[in-house]
Amino acid sequence: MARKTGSHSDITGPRVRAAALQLFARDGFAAVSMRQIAAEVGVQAGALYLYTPDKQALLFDLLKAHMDDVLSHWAAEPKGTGPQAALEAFVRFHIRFSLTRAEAVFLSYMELRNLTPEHFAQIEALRRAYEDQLEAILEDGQAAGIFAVPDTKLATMAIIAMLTGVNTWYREGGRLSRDRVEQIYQDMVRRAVQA
Amino acid sequence: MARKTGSHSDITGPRVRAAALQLFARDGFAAVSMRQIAAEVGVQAGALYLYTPDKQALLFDLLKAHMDDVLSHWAAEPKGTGPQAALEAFVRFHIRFSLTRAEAVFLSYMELRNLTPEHFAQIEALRRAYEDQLEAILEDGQAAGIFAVPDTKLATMAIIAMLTGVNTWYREGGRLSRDRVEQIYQDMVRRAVQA
DNA sequence: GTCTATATGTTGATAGAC
DNA sequence: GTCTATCAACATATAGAC
Repeated sequence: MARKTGSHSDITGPRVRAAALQLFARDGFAAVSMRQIAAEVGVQAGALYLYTPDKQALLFDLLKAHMDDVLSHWAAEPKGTGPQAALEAFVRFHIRFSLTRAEAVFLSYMELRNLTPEHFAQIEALRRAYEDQLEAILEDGQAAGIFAVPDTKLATMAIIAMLTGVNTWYREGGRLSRDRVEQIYQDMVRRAVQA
Repeated sequence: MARKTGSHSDITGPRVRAAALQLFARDGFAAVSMRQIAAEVGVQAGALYLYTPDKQALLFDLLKAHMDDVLSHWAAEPKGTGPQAALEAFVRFHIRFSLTRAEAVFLSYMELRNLTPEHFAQIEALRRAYEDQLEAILEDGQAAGIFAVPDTKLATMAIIAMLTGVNTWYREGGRLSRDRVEQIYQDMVRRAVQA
């Protein structure tokens, strides 16, 4: 428990990850050097290896942390009653969460190919678990006769792609408020799936 | 006009671009070396510089050619009569074209950040021109009272993101035929925008 | 048109001093 | 916990032979 005098390990570790996230998201994993990350943190390149075994593990940690983050926040999100309310909650949650974690979201679908097969499989499983959350809502609504979708898996992919797309163009202080954007997407999604 | 004996310039150039497209799409621009491209073509690394001034120009050429390709094919696509038919044509075209050019499509939104600002501006303008094609259809339908979208620009981005998303999961010979996928997406898009 | 050889710089990662 | 110094491998791009 005792904190060693002069030690920064409890603070430098998170700073390394924060710098890596920012740089990987901006320039791409392969284009960022360990020296760049170190410079951003304010240490020498060699010191980074106190916090990560290698560059690949650094990427994996970021993606893993993000997926855990998404899943735990969605689990804690209030979902109202019934499939209609749950779908609305999902749309709102996905847009809001994606916009507040823009870098991590971007990284999570841009850098999957730079993961080792083992790491990729882990991230992919978490991603599927998240998709399953939406698909379950669509299936419930379908069973209740509220929704009418020809294929719930396909509708799931379509909706998530549509929502995540917001990240590519939305800018704070732009023409539309985040709340208005959520509202409009909610409307489009509802109309696309309702019976 | 005369073709020099022993010359391969008219065939090696396209092969260089084809190899670059494939490798860039698979591993990412920054992760692919000129040596890898050369090996794929069957020449030495130095020989590549007979066909491109540098690696960056090679990327730009691929993205530029793809955008020109999209725009000219869409221009030649039969669109039927009225906004409803035009929207259906767009959905079908975008999915079919994206699936048959999967590597180029993938590259076109993954590697924008590796373009110089000047090259980026050119590609961005072409991309916007394509988006404007869909937006014009939505505006026509809106004016005719056939569609009811709160914001045509936003609906444009939503639809394109949704359609392009097909590329991330569709596999030839999978559960659904390409034709069936086009049909389902057409249905979802129609319901999302119709009055 | 393609090769070999090379200049020049950068990379990820490690060893050992402090 | 961080630094300096370093290694071996790899990068892009060019020069000049054939």
